[in-house]
Amino acid sequence: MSSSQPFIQSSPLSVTARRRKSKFTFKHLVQLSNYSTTCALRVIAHVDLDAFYAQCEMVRLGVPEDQPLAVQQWQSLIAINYPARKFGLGRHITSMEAHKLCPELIMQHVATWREGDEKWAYHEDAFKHIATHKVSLDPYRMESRKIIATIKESLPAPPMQRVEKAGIDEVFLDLSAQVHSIMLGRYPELQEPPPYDDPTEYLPRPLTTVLDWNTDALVDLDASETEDDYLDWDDIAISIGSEIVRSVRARVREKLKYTCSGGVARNKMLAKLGSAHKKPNQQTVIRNRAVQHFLSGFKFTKIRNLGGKLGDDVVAMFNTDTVKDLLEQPLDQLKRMGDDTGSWLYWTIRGEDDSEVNPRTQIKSMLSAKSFRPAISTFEQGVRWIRIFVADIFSRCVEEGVLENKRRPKTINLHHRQGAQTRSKQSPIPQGKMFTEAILFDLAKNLLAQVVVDGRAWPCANLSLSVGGFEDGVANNMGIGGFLVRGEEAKALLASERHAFESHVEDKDSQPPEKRRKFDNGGIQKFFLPREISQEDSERDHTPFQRREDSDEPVNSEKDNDMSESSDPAPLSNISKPTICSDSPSTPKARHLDDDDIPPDIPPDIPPPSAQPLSPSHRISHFHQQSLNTYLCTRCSSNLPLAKKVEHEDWHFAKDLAKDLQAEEHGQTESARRTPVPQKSHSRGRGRLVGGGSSAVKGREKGQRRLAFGKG
DNA sequence: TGAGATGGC
DNA sequence: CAGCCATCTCA
Repeated sequence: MSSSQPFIQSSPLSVTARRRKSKFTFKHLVQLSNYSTTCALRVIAHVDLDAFYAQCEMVRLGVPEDQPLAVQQWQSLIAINYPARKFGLGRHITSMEAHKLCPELIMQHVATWREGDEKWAYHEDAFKHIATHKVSLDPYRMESRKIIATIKESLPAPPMQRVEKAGIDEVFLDLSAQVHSIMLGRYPELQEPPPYDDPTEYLPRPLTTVLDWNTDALVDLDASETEDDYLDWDDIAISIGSEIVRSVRARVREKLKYTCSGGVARNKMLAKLGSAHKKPNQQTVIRNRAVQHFLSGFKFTKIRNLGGKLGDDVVAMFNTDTVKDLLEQPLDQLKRMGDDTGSWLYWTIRGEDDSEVNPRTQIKSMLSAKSFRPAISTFEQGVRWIRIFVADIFSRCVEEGVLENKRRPKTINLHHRQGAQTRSKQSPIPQGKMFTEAILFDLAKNLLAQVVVDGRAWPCANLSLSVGGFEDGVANNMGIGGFLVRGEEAKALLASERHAFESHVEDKDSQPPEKRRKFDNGGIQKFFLPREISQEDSERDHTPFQRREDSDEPVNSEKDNDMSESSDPAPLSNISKPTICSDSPSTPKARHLDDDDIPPDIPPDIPPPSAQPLSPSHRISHFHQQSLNTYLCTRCSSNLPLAKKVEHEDWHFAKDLAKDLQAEEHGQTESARRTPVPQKSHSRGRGRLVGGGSSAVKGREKGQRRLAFGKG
């Protein structure tokens, strides 16, 4: 791509030099190297893929770059590439309208899941199957993963690389440490110790009078600045940052054929505005001396966190939507929005944002959802969609490598919407058991039953299933305990491995490979990876899950083309409605589970290390017969006949009660032990947005936002 | 922890 | 829009 010609021309004889010293000190230089969020030399980049979904399809289909293309989801277009935008195609356009404006437009429908399939696929005329399919964004997630990997490859190893995945098609990069290192190489004078060893001493001025900004879109300077004003180290730093971003983008382009846009500035807010400023395939640099001019030309509703309700409230309060006008409001006026929000706003429109780049590229939760048109109206319909959600989520867990990583979700959550009413239920995922699709299904089905029980649930317009509580990296709160529940296994783990395990805080993929391989094959993995999804198996058979076997059932005998009007996957026979009340007389029992074999205090069903995997046929019957007719206790992980549910829960209740009474005798009730620690925000500097909930809005004045601040 | 909500893409 | 993902608050 772009030639890497030297972009800085040194001029040793800077005849125009006025100041002998830089504005910046040796301390700033140190801050630059350690990612201080308040560092005046900080360099942050935002990289944003151009019309991402559309590019994915262009790459996948191998269509020419100038071919207009849009990505279709049912009747609407969710991504439109730049060639197509020349025809006036914008957001909120239907496929019909688009075709009229641009007859040669390729409209590629997203991939979809169909019940019983072991994988999503690109189906012919998928838009006709809105009633029976659910969309899959997996192809885009996978491309996103490749792109992030490529970006990481083109940067130094961590910790000098800091990459935050901010969305499926965007990342933030904190380039500070890398820029620091490059600066010291190019300007050896910066390596000298400060005079008198005083870090507050000012740096020498750079002996550079011209920066070659290459093809970067430089935004105009503030009125108070002039083009021939002297360069300082912030200019140097940011131009090095720009050069890094250019090389990152070039690498993504060469290797994966994707174009993206970039923004380089002193913080995330500005970098993000920058990347959106000139698209596609360009990058924008906002020098510190250009910030005020750049920003005051914007509507503040374009600024991150001001695009929604908060922005609307500000507009309503101050009767303007421009940064320029809002700059005239003094701090105490802005504080009419709330103290914290006002301060945050005050500094934000002045270009200040000390939010950090969170070195995280792995997701913390995943969700599978579907809106029903028309609404669905029976429990059985709900269960069938849940089967699809579970298949989707489980396969994504595997694709993500969560099992290999020892990352597994802790909670499962089901959301339900009926008109304006939304309800949700969640429960923990038993950590003592293997993580299997069957367990997920059990839990999800139970959650749906709970939602149905309290409150009328039908007709239901939307269902979604999510799993969450994934920790970043292996250690964190999960540590060993999340997986090792018995002493034997804990001992089996070498001390050295345990150390690496626990100290592993960042992403798996940002770690040096040697450190990682230890977990990949050694230690605890073999005890907890179900045999059917171990690496050998997944190489041999790409669909080792119950899914395939499911479709042996009469369930899917009527395969395709269920074009019924209802939002319903293919009919599923043989499902007995699991009632949440165990006293239902119609509740069948699991065949090979004898009630008397299961005492109320059954221990968690943990496979011993040497346990042989169930035979495939055993697995099938296990899944099918237990899944609908049994109850999986989230307290003790035991799988019980549904008829035992109430009895079992009573037993837990009694046991808890006994424990509480015992504790009370020692002056320690459950509630007394809980010392309420006020959730202090750990923001520093001028503060950052930490809120998102609505309940707090009600608590305060309408429209206020929760912002947390350190010292002003 | 569970439930409800917001913001942003 | 629909289908995501992240984060926060309050009990």
